[in-house]
Amino acid sequence: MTTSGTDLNRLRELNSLSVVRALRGNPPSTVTELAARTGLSRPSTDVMAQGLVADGWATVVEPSGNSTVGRPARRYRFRADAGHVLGVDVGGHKILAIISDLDGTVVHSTRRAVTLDADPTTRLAAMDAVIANCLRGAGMVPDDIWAVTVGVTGPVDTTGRTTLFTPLPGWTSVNPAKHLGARFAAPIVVENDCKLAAAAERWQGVAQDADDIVYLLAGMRTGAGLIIDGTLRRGYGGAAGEIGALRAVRWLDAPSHLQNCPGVPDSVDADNAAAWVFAAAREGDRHARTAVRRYVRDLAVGAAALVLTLDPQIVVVGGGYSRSADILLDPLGRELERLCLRVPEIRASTLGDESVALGALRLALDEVDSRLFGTGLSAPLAPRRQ
Amino acid sequence: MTTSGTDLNRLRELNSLSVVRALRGNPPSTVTELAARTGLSRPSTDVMAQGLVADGWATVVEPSGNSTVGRPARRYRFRADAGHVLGVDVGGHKILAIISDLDGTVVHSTRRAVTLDADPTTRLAAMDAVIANCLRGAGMVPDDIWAVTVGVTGPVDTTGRTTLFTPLPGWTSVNPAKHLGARFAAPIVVENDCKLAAAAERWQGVAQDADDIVYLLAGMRTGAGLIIDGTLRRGYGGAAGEIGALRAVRWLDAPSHLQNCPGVPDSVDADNAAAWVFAAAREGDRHARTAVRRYVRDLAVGAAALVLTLDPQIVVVGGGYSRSADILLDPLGRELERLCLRVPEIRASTLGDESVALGALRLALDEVDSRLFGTGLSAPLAPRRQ
DNA sequence: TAGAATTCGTAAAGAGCCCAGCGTTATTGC
DNA sequence: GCAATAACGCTGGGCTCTTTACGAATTCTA
Repeated sequence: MTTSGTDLNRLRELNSLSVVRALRGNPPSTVTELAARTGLSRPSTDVMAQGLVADGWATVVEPSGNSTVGRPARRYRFRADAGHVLGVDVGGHKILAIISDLDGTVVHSTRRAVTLDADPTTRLAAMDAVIANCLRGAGMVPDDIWAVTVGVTGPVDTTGRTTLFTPLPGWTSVNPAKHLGARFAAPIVVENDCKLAAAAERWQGVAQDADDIVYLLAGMRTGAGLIIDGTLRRGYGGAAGEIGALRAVRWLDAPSHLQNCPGVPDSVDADNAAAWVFAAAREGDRHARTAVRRYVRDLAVGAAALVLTLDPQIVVVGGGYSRSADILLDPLGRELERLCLRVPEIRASTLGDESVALGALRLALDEVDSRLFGTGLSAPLAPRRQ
Repeated sequence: MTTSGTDLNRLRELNSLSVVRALRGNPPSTVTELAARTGLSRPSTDVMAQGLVADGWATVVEPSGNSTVGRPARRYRFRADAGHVLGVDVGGHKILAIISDLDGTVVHSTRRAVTLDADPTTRLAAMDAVIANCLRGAGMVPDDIWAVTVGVTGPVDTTGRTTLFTPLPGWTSVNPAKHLGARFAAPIVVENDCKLAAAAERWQGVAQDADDIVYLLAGMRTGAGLIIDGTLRRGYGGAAGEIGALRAVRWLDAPSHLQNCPGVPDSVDADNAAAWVFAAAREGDRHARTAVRRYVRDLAVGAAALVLTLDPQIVVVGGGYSRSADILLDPLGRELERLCLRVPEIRASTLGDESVALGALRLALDEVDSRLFGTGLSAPLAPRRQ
């Protein structure tokens, strides 16, 4: 254990990164503003900022017209477009790729429908096509991408595969990271979709103010993702949050209460049955209300286990059914009230079906950040694996 | 958000703390050794070490006889006895206080039996007496103590009370921190006993190599403590790990399988019934084996919920029944195999009934450390609350 | 329209810290 | 007693940050 001793070079590096932090996520800033944010003196801050410009991390914005009294200040802007990251959601029914810059601003996104029963080769080919289209749409080549994260269904083990379980046929033997490794030199991370959705909710969704979050995927599949102390938790084997595997927690069959609800017209296909049931329940339909009640009861058992285990600040309900949060949240709260010691606040996701891909972006950005703030920053260049 | 800018003072402080880290937990070290550990140059390291001696954090050990070739080196030793911390376990049947130095070396410990149904006043008086005796035995006064942690049964809320639930009669209205605040000026933390036991296992017990740990209290009460990513998790409201509150998890009644096992002789009192049953089960007694099987089955349901939620590396079984781990662990493993996706390693605690008090010590030491490494170190002085 | 006020940019001086290097000192081995 | 070894202690050099001061650019005000 080498207890990192710090010399002057490192000090300068730390302060440079400090200026980067003060620059990022803010509008173009004057040296005085940066100095206030970093706590450094104005001359030092200016030296750092000029160094960042020289390295390509920042640009100078010359004073504009709208000025107050005094000499107009030069402004520095973080070059969020110095690098980009790619987030991919390989779902059962769709594949969605999003490219963003280093600020997380979306540059381009591409999606494509796939069938749930598509074989792995087809699905991988579709993924490749979506990624290629997204790159083309953003006017980029693979080497412009600094980090890639792929969201898949099922728990992801340390090798990046879903060997334990996944609803996608034949997918357990697929290694998406290895597959993409042929095209991308950047680091590639594969992660479970529920976990990514949880990360997205904390980043841009309804849980930005919380550090302890249970995310519930309520849709044709049921799952969970956990954020504890502000960090996405994978578990030792990547299987954290898989409470649905407990037979007493009937998450596997929970959606069938909605899918098989009596009274659904033949004209409504399987994908829309749940939506029809929620609508009917709103109208007061007896069967629909019973189906919703049973669904919520099953959902709540697993949710209660998660809540009792972690005692989170917030439970976020996402997934396809969260569009009907208006008739889901109250009964869910009542069930948790019955089952738990302390009931956390329950909120409905608003990110829609992009949450997994957004979470993938967030993880890719985290990867970039950890390299930046870990090893120090030279000129902006796409990092390479190993 | 002030992005901490770093100036030279802070640099020196960081390096000084770096030397402290290199000094602590090691035998008296030469400057060359410290320089290697910290990565600093030898002259700088020496300056830091002499500064620590001047402040009272370290002492010089003059060269002894057993030397190798070359000029014998002066050695610096961390003054672990510069301060002390106090850990208290206020249990149902006993109260145990331990005082240790800053290295965690136990200086003195005192214990005293109490009855489960003792009223709060009696229990608090017993606690005061045990603490007073422990201080006297260590030759100290309250102001010598730098931090106090008290372990209690039941989930501890943010005010340091067990308002939600506790098996100790009348204890929900007690505020141990406030009570001790009259005597101690140092920071006082109150924490749940299972959580403290978990911390102890990672510190000095069987889980020193793991960062993700589920601790199971298996005894006359059943409970759990969680360590995730190396940190004890309290949950937003301090109720993490309270999976036993789920009625489907029959932790409350699980021990009764053992207590009420048919065939226990009248000569065996309630406290020893379980031990008798375990012994009988080892001998092959039919009723006893059934009782153990039922107990393990109930224990496993809650354990499985925790394991599926967190996917830990290790499950540690502690509490009074862990003395019979030889016939508990295998069936528990089989049950988890049946219920879980991935079964973690299961180990039996070896810390005995001191685990809660040891965990309390660990938390108190953490408190001291966070002040030390957070605010920087001046002369060693007992910190005061606020 | 000219000067005051304000704020920014930049240079120089000052202080602190770390490191490399070198001579000195204390011990062992021959 | 002398070489070899390893630690001690001092000095100079280089780097970084801060403070201070002064010139520059713009707005405000009389």
